[in-house]
Amino acid sequence: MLEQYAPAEFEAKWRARWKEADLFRTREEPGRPKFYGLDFFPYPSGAGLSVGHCRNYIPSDVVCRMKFMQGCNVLHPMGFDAFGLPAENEAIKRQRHPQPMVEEYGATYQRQLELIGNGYDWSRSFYSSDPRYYKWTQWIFKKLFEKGLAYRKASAVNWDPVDKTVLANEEIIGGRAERSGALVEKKIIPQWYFKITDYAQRLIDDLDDLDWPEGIKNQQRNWIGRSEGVQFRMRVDLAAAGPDEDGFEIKASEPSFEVFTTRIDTLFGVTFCVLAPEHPLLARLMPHAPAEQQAAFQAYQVRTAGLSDLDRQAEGREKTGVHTGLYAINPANGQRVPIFVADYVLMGYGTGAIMAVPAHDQRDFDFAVQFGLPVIPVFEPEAAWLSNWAAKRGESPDQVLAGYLQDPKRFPEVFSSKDGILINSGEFTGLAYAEATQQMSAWIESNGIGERKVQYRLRDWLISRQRYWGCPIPIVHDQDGDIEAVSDDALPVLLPDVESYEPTDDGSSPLARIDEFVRVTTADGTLGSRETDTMGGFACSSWYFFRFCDPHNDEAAWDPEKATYWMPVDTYVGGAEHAVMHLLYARFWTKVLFDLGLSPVKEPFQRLQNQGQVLAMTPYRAAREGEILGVGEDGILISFEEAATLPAEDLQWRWARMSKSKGNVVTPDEAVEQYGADALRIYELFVAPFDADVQWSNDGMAGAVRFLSRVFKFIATTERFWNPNWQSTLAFAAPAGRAATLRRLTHQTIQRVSDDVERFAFNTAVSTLMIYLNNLNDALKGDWSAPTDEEAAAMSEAMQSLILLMAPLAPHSADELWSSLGKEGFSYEAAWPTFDPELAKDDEIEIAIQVNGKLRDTVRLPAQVTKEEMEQAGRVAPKALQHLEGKEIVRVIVVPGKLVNIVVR
RNA sequence: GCCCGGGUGGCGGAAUGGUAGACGCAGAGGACUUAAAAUCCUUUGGUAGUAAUACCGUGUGGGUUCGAGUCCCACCCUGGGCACCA
Repeated sequence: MLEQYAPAEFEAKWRARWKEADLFRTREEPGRPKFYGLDFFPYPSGAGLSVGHCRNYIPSDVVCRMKFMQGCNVLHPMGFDAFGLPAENEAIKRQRHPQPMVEEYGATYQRQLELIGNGYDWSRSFYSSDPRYYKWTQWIFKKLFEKGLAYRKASAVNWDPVDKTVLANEEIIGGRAERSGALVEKKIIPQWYFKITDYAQRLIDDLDDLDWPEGIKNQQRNWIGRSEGVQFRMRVDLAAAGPDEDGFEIKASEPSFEVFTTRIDTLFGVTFCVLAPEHPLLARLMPHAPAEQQAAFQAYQVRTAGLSDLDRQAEGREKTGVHTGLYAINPANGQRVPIFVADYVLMGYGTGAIMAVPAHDQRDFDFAVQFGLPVIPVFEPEAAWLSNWAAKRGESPDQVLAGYLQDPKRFPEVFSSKDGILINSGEFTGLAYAEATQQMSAWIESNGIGERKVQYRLRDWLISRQRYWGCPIPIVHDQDGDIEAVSDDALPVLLPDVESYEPTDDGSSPLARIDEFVRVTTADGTLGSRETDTMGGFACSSWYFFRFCDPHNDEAAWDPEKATYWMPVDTYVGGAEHAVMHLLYARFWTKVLFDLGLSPVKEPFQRLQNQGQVLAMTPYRAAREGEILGVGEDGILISFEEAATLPAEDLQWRWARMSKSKGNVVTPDEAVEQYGADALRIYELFVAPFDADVQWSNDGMAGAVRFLSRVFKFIATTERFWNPNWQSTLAFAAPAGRAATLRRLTHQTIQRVSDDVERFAFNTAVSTLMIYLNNLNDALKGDWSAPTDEEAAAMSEAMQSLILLMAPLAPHSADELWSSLGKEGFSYEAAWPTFDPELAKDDEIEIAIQVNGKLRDTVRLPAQVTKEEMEQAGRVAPKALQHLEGKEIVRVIVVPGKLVNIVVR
């Protein structure tokens, strides 16, 4: 047998045997619990996998392998998110058709995933761009359409001028497209949306029961952005606009607008109102404004319409706006307040209009200062705010308060805290925040002015894309402009096979140029035209986890019985960068499908784990004169070739995420070639906690090789003790002596490793195995020339346990060792070791003896020692005794099994 | 600005309020070797001391506790998310 880890000798052999035995085909045997372990749906990039990608694939494989050995039916599938911009852009670049291209890339992924020893059921694999798959994507789209959850609307959308398509809000970061980095422009195009906002509350509520990282749940909550407040009507006082020819008419029509506020308690502090420049009421209102203001407004509207989101944000602090010359009535006190138009109010949120309380809202305050508007405090600032200003101004808090009440504009950071009591608020003066909010909301409601309302930041999900490579939207437009869904028996609407599919600049889809595709007859036989937008890639990845339950079904998207069996995904593993988009969309679709009776679960992913990234040393250099660094950059990325030519002092080596563009990628092929697949697995599992970033190092890989070699060596040296029937030998023997020690080690290790893998604590699982091996080697140091049957059996138990506990982590090595002991079949098919708590128990424990909380001594005592015995041992422990000398013992704290703390004075 | 994470030896990292630094990497010394590599053994937080040992140590400053890396308060640094969201 092998005496060290020599991967070249055996790893490929075992992979071939697994494949031949179809070892990882999903089993659905009755009487076994199910386990569905899933990785995020990958787009197969042309660069193939890096060892960075393996950081999630390896651990999820480990969990699935252990679950199988523990007796579960395991579903561990892999498929490819093949539709979408990355594939299409790559295909355009390579002048290829995307379908064969993604299949080629997918095959590379499969080869690499097999190379690192992962056990997927490839018989269930699919590409989301396969008509047999996207037929059902279209079918689900229709379900949404029929429920009124998919609709078409013309609106200003985010246009990416590089990728030449629209983007969802989630795909934009700081005014730039997440993918292309292009500055996002505004364009008005009719678009398809999914009404995810209908599900906002449920998407928040159901997070509570999910076993997800809190950070991700929080990001989702923030993105949905629930806020509670009051929405009420503000009347426009047109009479005040001055004499008007048809003033009488207007008076009768009583125009008004709605505002939303989360701070109804500050209603008495309203000194002006602001409408968004796009507010529809302005068209009706402005004709009644003085001519001068009308002109100013029009100029302002033109100016703001031309601004991109980024411009609007980059403008930053400076508030802009115009007075309409019109006034509204504050319902609380009947006061007339001026109406402004300003772009700091967004049409897309709430009602597009606000009541402005400059005393207690920083934005309103800034605006009020800019435009010389009054500021009326309605909340008396509390001590902290006052003393902060007192310190700054060198005044007493009382002086600050007096000064503030007299002239709040002297204090440019507003008091926005909710701690304090109301002032200047009529009958509500003197109330605290909670009561004021309660009473004033009730007052608004009882007077029919408005009502309490919940507002969400979440917008509807923009699904259409003006690109070729996506799932066609199964809709037909008839000549009257009405829309109807394509009938089920006409699905799938096939993506036409074309030569040229490059995107257009005008916002129309490339499909619109293909007459054979567009021209179609509607249900009633008249001429119609197909919808030419395709769905964004996130549609395809919002249901693939259902398809894996029943991937080859031609009659239905999935058999409900199979979905009921496998769903939900028990453990879902992928990167935190999808915290909002994919995970939110998939949850939304699942809820819709649940409401339709098509999904057995409300939530698709019970447990979510995010892996850390793998970083590699990457060369940078300082920017030279004339070179401009991008936002957030402080060096210029250079190639490894260029780095070799530069003197050391010009180079900056930094840890950066492995990516093809940085040229710092280590491929699994290289790693496996040089160190072996199991070494790669052990290294990635051991090097850091699963969710932490990892700095790639060859030294670490060498360490993994060393560990595996020591395992081989251990099995080689203990081979002579091997008793395949160790279980029957041990069955009736009361453990004693060295056998008892060995068995205790073994059973403690089984417990820890099982627990660690379950907890995704793979680093400590590996560490536990290393400790186990060290302890076993220590145990071998005695005289083993003539072991008893029991000792040999205990050693055999240790050997078998070591191999099987290692099996999910280092499966090739486990199988090589397993067969070297004469075992048939695969370690994967052996039962996961279970531990006996009795055998795992220590018979002697180490007790810490502290004096005043400081460790002074340790003593070894029998495990079943009483508290009294522990205290006594502590009082006489020699090293502790020195610290008790001449002191009075006040108290003794005994923690059973742990420590004795003697408190002295 | 707001919301989440995270700050522990030379490095990656362990540690249900109970012996800080497990395990590994790197370093030092030794064995084997003609030599080296590989392997094995010993050792390694800091300061003082021949040593026993003592003191100091988990970003900073306070606090709670018999006892704090762990809990509370304030702050600093750092990574991520959101950001004129009324």
